[in-house]
Amino acid sequence: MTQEAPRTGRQLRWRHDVERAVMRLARLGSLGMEERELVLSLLGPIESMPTGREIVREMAEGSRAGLIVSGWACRQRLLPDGRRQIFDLLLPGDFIGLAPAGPLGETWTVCLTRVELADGETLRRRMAAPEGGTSAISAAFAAMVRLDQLRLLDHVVRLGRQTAYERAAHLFMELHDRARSVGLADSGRFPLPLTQEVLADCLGLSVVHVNRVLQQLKRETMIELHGGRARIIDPQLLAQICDFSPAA
Amino acid sequence: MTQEAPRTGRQLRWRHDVERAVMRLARLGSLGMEERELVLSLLGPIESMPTGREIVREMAEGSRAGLIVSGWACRQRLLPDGRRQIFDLLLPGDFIGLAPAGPLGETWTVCLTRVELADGETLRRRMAAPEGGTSAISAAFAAMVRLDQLRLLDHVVRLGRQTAYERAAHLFMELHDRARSVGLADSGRFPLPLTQEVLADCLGLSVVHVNRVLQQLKRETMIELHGGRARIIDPQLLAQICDFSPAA
DNA sequence: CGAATTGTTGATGACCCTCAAAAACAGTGG
DNA sequence: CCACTGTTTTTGAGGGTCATCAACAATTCG
Repeated sequence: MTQEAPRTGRQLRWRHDVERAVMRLARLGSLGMEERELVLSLLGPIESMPTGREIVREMAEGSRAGLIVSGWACRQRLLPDGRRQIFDLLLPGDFIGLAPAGPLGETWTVCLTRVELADGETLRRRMAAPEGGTSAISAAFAAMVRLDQLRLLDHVVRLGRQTAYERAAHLFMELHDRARSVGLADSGRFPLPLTQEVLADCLGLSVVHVNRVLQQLKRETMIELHGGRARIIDPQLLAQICDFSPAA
Repeated sequence: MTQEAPRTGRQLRWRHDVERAVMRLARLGSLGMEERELVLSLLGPIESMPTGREIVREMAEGSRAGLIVSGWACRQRLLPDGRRQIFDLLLPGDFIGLAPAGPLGETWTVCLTRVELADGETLRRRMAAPEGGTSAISAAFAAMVRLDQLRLLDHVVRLGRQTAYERAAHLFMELHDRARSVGLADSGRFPLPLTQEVLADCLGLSVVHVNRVLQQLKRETMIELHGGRARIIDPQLLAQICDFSPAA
């Protein structure tokens, strides 16, 4: 009883966020009402993880499936001399490990902030079972995996053929778009609790240069940044500057 | 009759290459003798495609599955201003479109040289069928798709966090490794019929700089280049210089 | 064998990195 | 509430890497 109480409390606290995440999934896979309910009911208790905690250990099976209810994480790789490259940022509403995602899904995955992770093991096992929960739900998760892979292609173009300025702009557009898809964005504003070092390791730039590029973006009134939140002043304009096109 | 003759002639001419490609597939998926034979028997006639011909058209269904018997191709994307980023190089022995490969498999795919492509439509349809040819063969193709995706991750690290010199070295190691896996490499030597422009668009560099980096690699006796062939003098050394680790 | 493509070289400067230090900020414990 | 500490952001200076432009040499190909 005394053990149940706090867990239930946490569950309730994040209820809206979980529901929004599932709404996004539902949109992606055209899920019906009862399928949404099924997903919700199969999500386990929420665990709170500190910055730096590994969600997926590289080359290991010890990874647990889950839903990021709050906080940010990333998939990354380290070079022997300490250089880091981030493959993908993960934000609230992103599911991890719920569909076979290939190598990307098995990369080292680390919390960039405190993360509230809803357990998705039950759900995953249900999906993986031969008959599969409903195939519509698996399809929805597969669609999410597709989006992850599509973003990775954009990432390659960004790193290989765009200038620092364009890269930053493009990443902001991407994150705005993703935040919007889980209802976290409001008229161009969205949460962005990332240090410039993280942005640097994502964009393949030095921290110092990221700082200067961000200042330029602000100076040219493309973006605003305050207290862990960002605002894109004119999404249409910025999109065409960096050749951003929203994911299907 | 007169139509059959030349096709059969071409078939025979490339027979060894096709068999080597299937051998590689067999190794990847631990295929048995009769499965190898099945794959071979399901491969269709060979079509000869000129440089620039599209094997997979972006955003279109008109793509045909196949096996590259000879010649090189690449998956790429263009920015509106003409900048090009290559996602992946495809060389003899690579299958295209034989397993669902996600977004990467649907990117624009173009011949970089004359390419002899063995038709794989029959094979693909057989794999896609509900009962699937043998599941071992599908598994083998799935393993190849995994390798493609793994390479994409390496590519991201290369572009984001390695110097021009390291990038070039790493790409050479990768291509050597891949050529070796289809029996095209011999004591560090392998075919490399690519222009420096292609290397540039792969590595996210300018043509001129690629030229200079290649010269440096030669000067430091890391590689040799002659008439469309490359040689890696000391693979072990080069591998550790660019942090290359061969794909599983 | 001529035309076109590709490779090579030099000169110049933009872009981005490194180093170093100061300023702003966030969290901690007194 | 405030000093204290560690992190993050910001600035400046200087230099290396890499891009661009332009011309020429070498190859390739029709």
